Amino acid sequence: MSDSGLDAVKLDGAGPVYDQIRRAIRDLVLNGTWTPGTSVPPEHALMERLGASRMTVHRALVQLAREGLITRRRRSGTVVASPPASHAMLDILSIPDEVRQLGQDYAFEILSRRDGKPAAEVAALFELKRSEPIVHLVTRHLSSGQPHVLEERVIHLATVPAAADEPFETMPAGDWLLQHSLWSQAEHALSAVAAGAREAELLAIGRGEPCLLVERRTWNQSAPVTAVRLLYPGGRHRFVGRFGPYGQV
Amino acid sequence: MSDSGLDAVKLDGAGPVYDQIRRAIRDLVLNGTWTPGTSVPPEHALMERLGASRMTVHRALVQLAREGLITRRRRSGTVVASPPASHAMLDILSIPDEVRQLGQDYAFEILSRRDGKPAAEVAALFELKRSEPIVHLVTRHLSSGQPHVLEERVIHLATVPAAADEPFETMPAGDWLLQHSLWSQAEHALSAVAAGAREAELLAIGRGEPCLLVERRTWNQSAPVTAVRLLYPGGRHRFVGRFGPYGQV
DNA sequence: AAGTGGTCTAGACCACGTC
DNA sequence: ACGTGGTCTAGACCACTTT
Repeated sequence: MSDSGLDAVKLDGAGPVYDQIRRAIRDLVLNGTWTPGTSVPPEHALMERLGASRMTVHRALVQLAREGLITRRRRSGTVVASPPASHAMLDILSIPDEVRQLGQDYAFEILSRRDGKPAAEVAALFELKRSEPIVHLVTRHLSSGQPHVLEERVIHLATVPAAADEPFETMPAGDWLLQHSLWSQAEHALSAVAAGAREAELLAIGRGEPCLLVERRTWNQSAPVTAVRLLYPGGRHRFVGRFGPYGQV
Repeated sequence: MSDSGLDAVKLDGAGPVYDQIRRAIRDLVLNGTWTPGTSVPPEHALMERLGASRMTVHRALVQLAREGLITRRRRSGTVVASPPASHAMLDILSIPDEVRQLGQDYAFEILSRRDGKPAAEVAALFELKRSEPIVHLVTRHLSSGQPHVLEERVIHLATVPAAADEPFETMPAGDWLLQHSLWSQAEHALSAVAAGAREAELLAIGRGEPCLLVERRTWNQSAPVTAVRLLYPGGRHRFVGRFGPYGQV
């Protein structure tokens, strides 16, 4: 390579040039070739390399910046952005951050961990194949010593092999995954459920009390990354989002 | 006026020209001057009228199209779009549509209606001023005869005066508002609550059973339009959304 | 001072859909 | 055929930030 990854940008000839450029760079970010903090070549370099005018290159970069994949500043240039720690609408939120934003102390404890092929009830709960190796974790998050949310999670080892060697002692699995894996798509479901006996005990609430159940599954380019069920005591938690009729505000 | 509303487009001199054009047209749509279906002048007309280059006008229109406020097609031109009937992430969804999508018959009944200044408990629940005239409605939505969701709503008469004369017999208030009012911003909150005695009876569930409470407040240009509390029996309802780390998919 | 992105122009050609 | 939007160019000047 002659320079900082310029050669990695390759167009596929399909569709408008600005969109080819956008997709080429987006793919370099999503497949991990350009990690967060990596400098993106300046417009004039891309322009020469790709034989496009500056406006066309600019258009691609502006769109990527709007999508949040890159950050642009005059003089200092364009860099690959860090994935957002929280999602404006509904979490993909770091639970430590969530607790600390409420002004409370954060702590967590891993209640159980099992690696390997999932037990039948875990496979059913998360719609897994029995043969698929995973890490299965149950974590309790604490807010100033009080139970905040109960987390049950599976991590797909085929997609995130490094999870097998990670003890998850310094940070909960969700935060570790934000730093050590990529995701391109997520699905959320929200529902209200009554706390079961064990859940009630772990959350220090009464059995049958309403809880908000957040289920999230995450993929990177169609490979499953993780799936998590978060059980919040209903009386104490609300999820708030703001947007306009045509999208987020 | 000499032509189809061209004269209504006025720039304010603040910031980039493309953004002035975007805001000028956006405001004409949001304040109802240009209603859905209205033709937006073609690029060359705006270009002459505003003394900007076609690229600059184009840039403003492309952004408005991306935001969903206008629809553009070659040859036939640009028209003001109809507001989306549902929001991809979390409702602003027509409840009749929601029920019918599940393959069920839809019906609704208005359990109570009161016009005028709010009672103390209503004002408290929706954070209203006691002096503000509203319509207060309690509606039960039915799915094939079974209770589907309980809705309690206030409509701000200062913003939507026509609501005073509307009996809401042919369609529920939410759908009527989608057709007869504009909104530019909404706030949602989700939580899990236990059904109270009266709520449980109206929803045909047990008292204390978990319910998903969706609270939504809607504004148009900072004027409050409506606020609604939707109580869904928890066991039967989930809200699902899909998106990527950088926005909706 | 210099390098980066932000905006804007005046033109060109093309693609598409309606007439 | 024609009018619309979609893309693209080659250049220009400006604004900001770091050196």
